[in-house]
Amino acid sequence: MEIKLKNGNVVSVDDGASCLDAAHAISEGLARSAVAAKVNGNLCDLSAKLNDGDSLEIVTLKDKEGLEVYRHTCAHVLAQAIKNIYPTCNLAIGPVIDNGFYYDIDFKTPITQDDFAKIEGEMQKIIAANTPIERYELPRAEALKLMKKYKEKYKVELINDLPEDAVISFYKQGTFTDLCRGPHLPSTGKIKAFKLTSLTGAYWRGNEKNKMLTRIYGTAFEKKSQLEEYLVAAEEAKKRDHNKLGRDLGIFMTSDVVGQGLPILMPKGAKILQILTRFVEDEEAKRGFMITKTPYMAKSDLYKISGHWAHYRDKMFVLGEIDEHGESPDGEEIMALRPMTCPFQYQIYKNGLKSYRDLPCRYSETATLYRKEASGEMHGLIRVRQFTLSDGHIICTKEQVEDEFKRCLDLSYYILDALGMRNDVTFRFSKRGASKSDKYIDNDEAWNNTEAMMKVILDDIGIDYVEADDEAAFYGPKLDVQIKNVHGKEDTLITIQIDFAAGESFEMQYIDVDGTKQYPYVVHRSSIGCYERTLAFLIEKYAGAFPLWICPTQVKILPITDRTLDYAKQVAEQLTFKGIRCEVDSRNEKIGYKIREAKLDKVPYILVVGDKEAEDGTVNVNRRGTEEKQTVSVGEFISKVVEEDEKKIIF
RNA sequence: GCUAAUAUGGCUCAGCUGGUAGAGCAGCUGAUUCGUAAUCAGCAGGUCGCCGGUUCGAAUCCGGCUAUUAGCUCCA
Repeated sequence: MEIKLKNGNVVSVDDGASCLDAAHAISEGLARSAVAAKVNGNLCDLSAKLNDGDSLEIVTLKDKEGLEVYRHTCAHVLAQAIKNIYPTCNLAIGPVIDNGFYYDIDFKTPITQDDFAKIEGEMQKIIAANTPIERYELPRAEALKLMKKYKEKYKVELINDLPEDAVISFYKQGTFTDLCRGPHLPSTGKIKAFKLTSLTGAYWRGNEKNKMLTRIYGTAFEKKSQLEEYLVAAEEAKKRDHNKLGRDLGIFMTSDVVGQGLPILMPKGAKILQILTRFVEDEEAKRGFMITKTPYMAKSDLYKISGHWAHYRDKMFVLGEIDEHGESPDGEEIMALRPMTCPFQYQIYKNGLKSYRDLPCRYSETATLYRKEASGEMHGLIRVRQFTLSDGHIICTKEQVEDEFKRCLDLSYYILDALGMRNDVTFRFSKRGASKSDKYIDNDEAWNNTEAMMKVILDDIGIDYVEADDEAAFYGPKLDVQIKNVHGKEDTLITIQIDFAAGESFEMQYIDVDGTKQYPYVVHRSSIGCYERTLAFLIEKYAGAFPLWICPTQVKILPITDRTLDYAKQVAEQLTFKGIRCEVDSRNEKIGYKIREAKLDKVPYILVVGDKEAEDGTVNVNRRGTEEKQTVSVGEFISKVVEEDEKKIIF
């Protein structure tokens, strides 16, 4: 029979041949490196039988899918090793993830990372035995019987939840059998380099009401050298971790007595935030936003109107005693710190009758917000309990939503460009989708309309986005601008949201052309996101070597001896007068010592001033990242830095 | 909140099986006044995260709390 290949060639094989047979027919080298196959586009085992006319693609470790098959098999080897050592444990699931795999296991007695060596040793034995891996399918009843025999209660649950028509397949390697869709490597001996990396807890089926299982993370690579490289790269990434670097650089700190999720911005960090805030507020003003300054707290009455009291109360810092219904037991006034700015800005809109001529009404605020995140969720500057959001709300007609939405995105693009982060973000269209969770406002029609409306806008803009169900805000869908930290974990940097409910629930109205009262739409948006979080990503992106316009210290002036200290101070005064942020290192140290420190500080410009410079009115300039030194007049240096600062040049 | 781990001078780390702490860097002082990534010498600095327990005696063992980290859940 004849099998079609991806490159258009045709290969002849015997009837009943497998994918591996076909690979042998193509070339011995390919057969050796084969790990799986794609038959008519479907990923399958090498042992899968071919039919005449099938199209075939041999998958190797060079392919993403190939590496996933390899890692998935490694997860099975892990499961087998664990079953060998801890026969009473129950297996849950063991999928492939971005950089490796994990397996969730219910141990009867807890294990620790110290047990990894033993488990890895057992895995090594399984690999050395090079046991063939065989696939077989069972009807549902027999599949259940088999898993019940092995006392694998989680697998029983998984099988029960499979759809009626699902093919239930198993993979057997020696004495070990696991429920699995596959595909897998043909034998365990193909695995060359693996390592167990961490041990954590994870809820069964991701639901916090379920039992917490033990999750073992691991990774595997084609070659030992690649594994080593990966581990070294992971170590390197940790050095960029804002949570470490930000503290080392004196940008922020935390204090046990202040509390969790309450980072303290030190002078350098505060300076950066001031620079960013001024930039953002000025840019927003240019784009028609009116700045507001609203209270940090309000009575529960406000949050009852906004829906926060019903949907968000457990995440708020409430001042005063309340019962389970959110009411004061003795009728006292209940205040709460604000988790959002929206309802406050709506009050401004409502102050006075609005005409269609007043729309769009754009309010922005650098808003400090408070959210009572669960204790285990805090992380450096990325996830905190008090933060400052570049918040804003546009109240507009339905017809204006599209244009306003695009303008918001344009502003965020402009800011991301200035930060040099435009290429580091991805977009997520966060919908309610099919979710019927009661965390969302109950209005199917409005949800469907608004989600459809946002999709039209996004497609029209032509941005590349992924759709995500059950990720919406409680009042409407969002476009989330996502970014990954050094550990590969994704977070939302910026968000733009369409709200169909606020107009009516807050009774915000406008008088339309025809004299009728109408409810407006609201676009919730952030321009730079939350300043603390954005700062965290800036630290990680630049490893502390910020673009000049963001640097708390842009220039360090180093006198060679005390003789030129006065001249250094004079230069500093001139720079400061022109708005350049500079420092003089007046310590009695050798120039090499001062240079070293200034370089470790990642200051964009180092100016060395000695007798020569003092005499000529010049400075000797070294720019960060280069070894070049150039002597220029003070005036020339100032113009250069001022220009670079204004243009927000990234280098 | 849940699972696991961690907590020693500003930082990085020693401190074996319980006998109340040490180093390097940073800091300070003195000498040195030096031309592009660490000058030399000296000094000072810690009730070992907090509270309690066991013990003749706790940084070390046990418990509680606080904070931090990796995840889960959640989320800007």
